[in-house]
Amino acid sequence: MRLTGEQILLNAPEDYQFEQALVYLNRYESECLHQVEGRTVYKALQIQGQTLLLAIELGAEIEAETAQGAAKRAVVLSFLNGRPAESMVDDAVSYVRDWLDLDTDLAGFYELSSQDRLLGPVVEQYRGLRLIGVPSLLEALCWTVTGQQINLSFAHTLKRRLVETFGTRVVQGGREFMLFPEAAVLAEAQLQALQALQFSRVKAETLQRIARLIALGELSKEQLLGSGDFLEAEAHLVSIRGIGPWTANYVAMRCLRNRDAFPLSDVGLHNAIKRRLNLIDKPPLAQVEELATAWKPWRAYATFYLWSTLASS
DNA sequence: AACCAGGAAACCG
DNA sequence: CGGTTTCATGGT
Repeated sequence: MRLTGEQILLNAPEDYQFEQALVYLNRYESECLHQVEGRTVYKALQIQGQTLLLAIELGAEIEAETAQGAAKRAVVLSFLNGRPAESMVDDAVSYVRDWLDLDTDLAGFYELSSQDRLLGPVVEQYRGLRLIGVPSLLEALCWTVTGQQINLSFAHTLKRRLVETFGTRVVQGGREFMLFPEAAVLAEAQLQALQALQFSRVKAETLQRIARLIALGELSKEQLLGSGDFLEAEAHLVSIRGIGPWTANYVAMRCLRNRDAFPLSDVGLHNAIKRRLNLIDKPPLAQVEELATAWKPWRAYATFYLWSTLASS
């Protein structure tokens, strides 16, 4: 981490392809929690009660500060509304590193995929892509519940309505930033208000339930990660009404950072497999499970890469 | 108009 | 316990 004025350089892994992240982040027009313009990602973060407006882009290759002198990639993080206090800078850096997954060594995944007939060509094509996370547990759970059994463009529409209704909007330099709602705000939201946004009754209830648990401190990322046992965390999530195995694994994948989480029933995954294998119908669950055994302990990454193949339909 | 969508719960033998 | 049906709501 190096400082230059209001910018910070984040070391990125050698294989990192920021372009791949841009493609993923820019897939949906109605996405509201970040914005891609050219080769820059804009995002607002709420850190220690303050709103930080960030611009993230790929930096020129820099000489490593170590004696090796090898060129290294860096991601440049800019603070658009003034440089915050040091502890906030640290939190922002941690957030971005987690969000973009800059600290995972993918050697094992690359090795495994090169031996896999289905995954091999996919990883070759998208190599350098990292699993974009959703660091906030509330946001991850709400997004995942929203996306249950509906098409993704509608899911994004619903998310936007949720954020516009209960979240916060910040404008800076003619650019609009949106912050996901606080748990306490969603916890107080009326079911009718959520249903008016076109959430189904059950989903409205689930969102409210999740927000209340988090607002009360009865559910947290720290708690889920605390035991160090992902199975335990998933079991806890599934015990919450409205959260099933797919949602628990999706959240484990994108928020808890379990590299082996696996949303077995995921329709997108099924379609990606179908297309890659030229199947007539979607593969039966047993076949999906069988294929995925070869992807352990990287099933989350395998799934994410397969999702990427769906973008160009 | 029918079928689908990055599911979950209730139900049933 | 494993398969089946219902629920819910917009997109294509």
